[in-house]
Amino acid sequence: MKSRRPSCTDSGSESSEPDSKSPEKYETVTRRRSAANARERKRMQGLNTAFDSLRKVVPQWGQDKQLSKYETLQMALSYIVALNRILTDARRHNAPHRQWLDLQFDCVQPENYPCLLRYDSPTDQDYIHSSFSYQFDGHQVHA
DNA sequence: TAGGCCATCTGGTCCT
DNA sequence: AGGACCAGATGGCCTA
Repeated sequence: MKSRRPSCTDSGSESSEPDSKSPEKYETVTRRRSAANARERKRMQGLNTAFDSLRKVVPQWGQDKQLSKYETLQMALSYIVALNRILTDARRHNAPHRQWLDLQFDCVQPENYPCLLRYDSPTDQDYIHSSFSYQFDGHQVHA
C-alpha cells in the first residue's frame, strides 16, 4: 500500500479551514471530516479489493505486470463478450457439451484472441480497439 | 523529465 | 445528521 501524502492530514486541510465561531464547532467539523476521510479510504480499499478479485479471473496473457484498473475493466468487458459469444454459438449449433467445449476452446486462446494480447504501441492499441469492437462512449458492445 | 497510474483529501449531492 | 457515492484536485512513485 502506498504511503499517504505527508502534506495531508486526517484532521482537515490547510486550504479549507472550517469557518468556526467556536472551538467546539471547529472540533465537530474536523472530526466529521476525519471520519469521512477514513470512510472514503475504506471504500476505496473495498473497490481495490474488488479490482484485485476481477484481475484474478480475467485473462492476462503476455502481461508481465498487473493490469491497470482501466485495462482490467476493458479486459473484463471483452472477456464477457467473448464467453457470451461462445455460449450463443453453442446454442445455435446445438453441439454436445464435450465436443462443443473442445471446439470452442481455441476461441479463448491468446493467438486467436489478439485483443487480449499485450500491446506495445499506439498502433497496437488501435488494432485492439478496432478488432474488439467495444465502445465506451456509446455504451455499446458487439459480440 | 514527461506522462501514466494511483492514493488521498475534499466538497457536493443524494439517500436513509 | 450522518453515511455512501462521486468527481476534481493534488502530489508521490515509476517508467520510457
